Amino acid sequence: HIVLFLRELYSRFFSFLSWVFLFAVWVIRWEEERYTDGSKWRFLEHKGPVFAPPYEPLPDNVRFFYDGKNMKLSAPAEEVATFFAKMLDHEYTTKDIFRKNFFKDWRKEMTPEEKSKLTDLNKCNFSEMNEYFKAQSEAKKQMSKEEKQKIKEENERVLQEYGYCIMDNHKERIGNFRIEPPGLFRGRGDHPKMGMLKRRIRPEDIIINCSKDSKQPKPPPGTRWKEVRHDNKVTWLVSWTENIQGSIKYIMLNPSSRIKGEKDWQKYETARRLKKCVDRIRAQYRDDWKSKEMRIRQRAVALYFIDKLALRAGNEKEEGETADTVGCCSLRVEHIKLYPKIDEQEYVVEFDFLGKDSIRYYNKIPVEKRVFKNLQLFLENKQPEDDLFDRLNTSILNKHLQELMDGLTAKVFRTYNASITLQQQLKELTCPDDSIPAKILSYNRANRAVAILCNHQRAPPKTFEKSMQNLQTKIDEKQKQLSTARKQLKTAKADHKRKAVQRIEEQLMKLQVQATDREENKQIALGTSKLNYLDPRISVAWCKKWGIPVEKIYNKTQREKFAWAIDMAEDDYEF
DNA sequence: CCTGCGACTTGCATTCAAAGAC
DNA sequence: GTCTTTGAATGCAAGTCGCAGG
Repeated sequence: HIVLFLRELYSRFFSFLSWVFLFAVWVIRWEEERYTDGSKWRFLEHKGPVFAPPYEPLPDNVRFFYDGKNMKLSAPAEEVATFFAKMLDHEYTTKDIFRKNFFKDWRKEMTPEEKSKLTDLNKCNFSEMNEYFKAQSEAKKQMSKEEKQKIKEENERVLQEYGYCIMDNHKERIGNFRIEPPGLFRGRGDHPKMGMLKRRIRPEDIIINCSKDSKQPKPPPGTRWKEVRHDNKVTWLVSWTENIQGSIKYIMLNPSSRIKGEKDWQKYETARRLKKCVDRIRAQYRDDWKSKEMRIRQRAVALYFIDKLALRAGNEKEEGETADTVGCCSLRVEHIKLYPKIDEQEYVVEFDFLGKDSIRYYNKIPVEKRVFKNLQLFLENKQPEDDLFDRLNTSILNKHLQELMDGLTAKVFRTYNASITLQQQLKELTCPDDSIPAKILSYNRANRAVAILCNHQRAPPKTFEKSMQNLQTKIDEKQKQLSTARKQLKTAKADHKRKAVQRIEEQLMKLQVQATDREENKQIALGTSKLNYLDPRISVAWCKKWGIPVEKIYNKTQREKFAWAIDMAEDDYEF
């Protein structure tokens, strides 16, 4: 007995120790390691990027025709031609700007002879190339299991070698360790640069960032890096300058990494601080609607929109460099319409503009009389293309916000309003007696409310109608099944019959819930809000409170990204 | 102030792979 | 097993915001 007792004591002691240890690890991982000098790490080691595979010239039997005549292209010209040929089925290639930009850049890659011969894109026939690539992708699909397995293994090997780095004491997953391959730029919306050639990135374009005491990544044989630097004030491992906009691209860590997780946590903590003082800020901007200064009134009305409608800040953009899209501060007169009275409502503002990614924002909302009067004032003597808020920009607004609360910027309102909406909707929609699938439907509905607030849209999936139909047939079948099962139960009141009925009822309910969920989600994208705006601790707490496994709302990747929240949040967490 | 740049987050679409239907 | 469908992973464009330098 004594031996058993000691054993028990030992095991308790060790389980206690391991608990202490785990807790310490948790604290170290999420609480410690705030460098006070702005540095992001002390040690960083990685293998550098993976480059795009080199161009493989087309076989001779794949021909290109100009003006009906077969023509063998030089390798550089041929490569660019294949980019276009691959996109032939896409609507892009019919657009004037796309064709014009492509042709201009293509000609730069041609030999002098090619340049003098190929003067009209309309006379170019890429169809054999196009068919060749279609056949190739078809062949890829038809590959044997073994061949597919081999490719998979090779990918896994590359991932193991290049996909991880050491940052401080952790091995971390890298987000995007492959360099973007060359191709034709496809902007979103009406982009003036669509069709331009995105050039191939070489080692000589690459800046490596790592710590001095690390093993430096080696450039491919016979090449060298543009630069190797040791800047621990930034988080990126690799950077290069892209040729379309001249902007810098980075290789950074995966969202599951310490450095991203901490930043994410910080973001939600800032939003929670806003929660504490949002009433004061709202009172202030309402007061500012009456200011004698125009710039203050504009600032106050803009902030009201950002708060109420979750609009983005709206930085100025260089004209002609990008698609014409706007956010709050860059709204123009042409983007709003004022209705003193419409459909029984007073002081209605109609918004209609293209926002980020050229997604349309359309909304008609009644506003306070004072806001309405201010808007009328802002519109006076202006042309449609003039700025609505001519005395305001994001930098002015953010400076003001900074004075109202440390760390406050326009986007914090989006985070705050998204998260608080989720929390409040979950409270409102979750019925304690509901089954798990019904509760998850409620969760999705709460998530959907946020997505609608943030205007997160998607193109309805091409197969949407069909997949809805399929689901409906399943439901019909299940209903038939249920009625037969019920009949059988009536004739023979056996226990297993009763159970069968119950089981089928459950299945039917599950299907119906699924159908509702899918229908409501037709044009709404939940992913962005889930990943970027909703404090994951709200969701984790909700799961704990109602006994819902976290896996039901977060998949593996999401659980990795939100590991910090899954660790932290208890069932009583309040945003 | 204004402008441009740099770093980092956000966002939709496409591609890929696993699950489910046949 | 094979074909379809679906959800996850990836891709990369497009925002936000702070800061340096004139």
